[in-house]
Amino acid sequence: MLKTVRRTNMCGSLRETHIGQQVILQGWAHKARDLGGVAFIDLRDRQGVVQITVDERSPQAAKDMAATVRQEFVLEIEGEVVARTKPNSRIPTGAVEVVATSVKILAGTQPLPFALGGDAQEETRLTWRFLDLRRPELQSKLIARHRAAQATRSYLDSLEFVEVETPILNRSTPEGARDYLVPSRVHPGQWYALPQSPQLFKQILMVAGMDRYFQITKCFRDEDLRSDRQPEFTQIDIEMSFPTSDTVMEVAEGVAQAMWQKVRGEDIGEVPRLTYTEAISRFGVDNPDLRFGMELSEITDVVADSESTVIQGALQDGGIAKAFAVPSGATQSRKVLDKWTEFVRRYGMGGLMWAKVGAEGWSGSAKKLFTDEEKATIQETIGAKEGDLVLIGMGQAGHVNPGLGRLRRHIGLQLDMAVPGQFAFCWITEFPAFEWDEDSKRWTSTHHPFTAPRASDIALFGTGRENEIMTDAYDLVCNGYEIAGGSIRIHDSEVQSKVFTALGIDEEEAETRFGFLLNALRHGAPPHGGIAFGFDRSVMLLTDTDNIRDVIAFPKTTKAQDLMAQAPSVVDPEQLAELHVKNTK
RNA sequence: GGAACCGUAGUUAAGUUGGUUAUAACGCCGGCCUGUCACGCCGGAGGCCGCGGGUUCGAGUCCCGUCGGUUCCGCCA
Repeated sequence: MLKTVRRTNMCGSLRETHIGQQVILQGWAHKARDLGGVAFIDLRDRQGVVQITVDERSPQAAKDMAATVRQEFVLEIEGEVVARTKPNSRIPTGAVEVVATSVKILAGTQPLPFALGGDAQEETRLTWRFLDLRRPELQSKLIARHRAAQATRSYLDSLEFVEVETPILNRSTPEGARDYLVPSRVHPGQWYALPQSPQLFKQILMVAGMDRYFQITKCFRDEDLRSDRQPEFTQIDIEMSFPTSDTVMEVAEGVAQAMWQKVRGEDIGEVPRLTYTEAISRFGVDNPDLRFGMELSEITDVVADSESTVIQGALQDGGIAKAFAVPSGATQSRKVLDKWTEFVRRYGMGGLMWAKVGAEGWSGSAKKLFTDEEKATIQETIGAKEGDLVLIGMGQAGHVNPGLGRLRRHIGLQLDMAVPGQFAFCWITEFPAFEWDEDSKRWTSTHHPFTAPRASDIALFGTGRENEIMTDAYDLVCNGYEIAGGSIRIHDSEVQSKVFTALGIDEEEAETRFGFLLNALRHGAPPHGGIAFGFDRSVMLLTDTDNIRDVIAFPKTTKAQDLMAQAPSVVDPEQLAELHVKNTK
C-alpha cells in the first residue's frame, strides 16, 4: 500500500461492509442527475462506478458544487458510505451510496466529442483515444494484456529463461517483410532498420551461451494492415539451447497455459498435432479453426472420369476436386450461396458448386453436373445427409484449398457453430522448407532462412527437389489464428550456406547481409530452437475480440496513421538536412 | 497495387422518382424539479450534407475524381 495517496477507497470496490465508513474518492463523473433538492453523481474509476448522493445531509457548498457537475468532470468526493434505500442490483456497488460532505471539482471538461457509452465511429474514437480508453471494456482488455504478460514472465522465469533486450536500431536484412528505416546522422547515406523480429540476435544469444532467452518486444513490419495486423506489434520471443522440437513446444504450451489460466482461469487442455500436409488436406489452410467440423475431402478420383465438360475443364492441368458438407445447410438461401460463391472467387476459384440434399436427391447448381453414382459417393465421402448442404470446389490446389478452407471458417462463424468462450488449440508441424515464388521465379522460405531442414533431407539441396525438403517447424494455432510459430534452427554454417544458395543468395551476398550470424555459427554454436508468440493476437483471443486495435493502447489505422498523435508527420527541413535525407515528394 | 462498404449538427442516425426553410434522439446552453440510476418537464443554440468537379432550371440525393475510416485479395521470411 502506498502511504501518501489521498483517496481511501476505489469507487468500484465499495460494498455493504463499508457502510458507516468515511471515505475519500477520486474519479470521473460517469453521469450526473440533478433532481433539484437532491443530486446523484455516478463516480467512476478503474474499478467501477458508485453512486454519490448530495441532499439535505450535505453542506450547502457541496450542493452548489454538485449542481455544476457535468459528465466526465474529475471529482474528489468526501462522504459516508450508507445503505441505499432503493438498491440497484445492476451494478456491483448497488447496495450502497456515498452521502457527500464535500464535492471538489479537480478538473472540468470541454464538451465531449462523442458519447463514451455509445457506438461512435472508429475514426472518431481513435482520434480521441484517451476518451475511448476510459471505457471499461477497453480498460479490461489492457488489464488482461498486462496479466498475460505477467503470467508469461513468471512462467518463463520459473524455467530459468532470462529476459534480454535486443536492439531496436538494427541492420536491414531485406529478406521477408519491408523494413522501417531510420537514417543515420553520423553515417551519411546509411540507415538502420527497425527489427521485423529479434531472430538473429536471439540465435546469437544462444551462441553466446545464454541457454534460455525470452523477451516481450516490439517488432516492425512495413506491410499493409489487416484486422489482426499492426505495423508495430508485440512478440513473446523465446529461444533455447539443446532442445528438441518437443521441448520448445512444451515450453510454448506452458506459456499459453499460463496466459489462459491467469486471464481466463481455464486450462488449454491437450493440444492435438497435425502435420502441415494433413492440415491442408483436411482444412485447406495451415491455421485451421478446430471449433467446428466440416472437414474437406478430396473427391478428385470420384469425378475424374466425368463426362461433364465443366468438370473436365476444372480438372485439367492437375486440378483437384474437394468437397465438404454444411450440416443442416439446405436451409441457406440462394442469396447466401451467391455470397459464398463470391467469397471463394477472391481466392482464385472459378466458382462454387453446391447442392441441397433433399428427399428426392440433390437440388442446386451441382445437380446436373454429376451422375447419381458420383453424387452417392460424394455424399458418403463427406458424410452429407438429408437437409445438409454439399459444397464442391474444383481447380488448382492453390486456389481450391484456401478458397474452401477460408469458406469453411467463414460459414462456421456465420452460422454460430463455435461455442462462445471455446478455445481449440492445435499444433501444425513439418512444414516444407521452401515455396516456389512465381513472380521472382525462385525459392522462398516458408518460415525463415534459419529454419533447420530435416537432416535426412539435406541431400536434396541442389537437386531441383528443394520443394521436398521439410523442416522441424511448428505453429501454434487457436481458433483459426496462428498465435505462435517457431522452429529448430540451423547451427551449422555449412547447412546455412546451402539454404542461402537455394534461396538464390550467393556467398558474397550472404556474408554481407548475415555475416555476423554466419560468423557466430562458425564459433561453437549449440543446437538451438525457439518460438515467438504474436502477443497481440493471443490477447485478442483472451479478450474475445477480433479487432487487434482493441488490445493495443494506441493503435494505428489501416493506413498506418495514429489519428490521435497525428503520426506520421512532416518534419523540419533542418532535421532532414542533418540526416542527409531529401524528400522526393 | 486491387475490390467492397461507409462518410449528413459535437455524437448516432433519418432524409421518398432530384423540388420550399435538411429532420430526430442524445449531448451542449438557460430555466424548473427531494430518490434518481437511460431521471423528468419547459425553452434555446448548433450544418461547407468529407472535399473538388460535372449533369440539371434545381443536387444531401445522379455521374466522375479525390481524401479519410473499415473489411478482404495481393503483401505480411
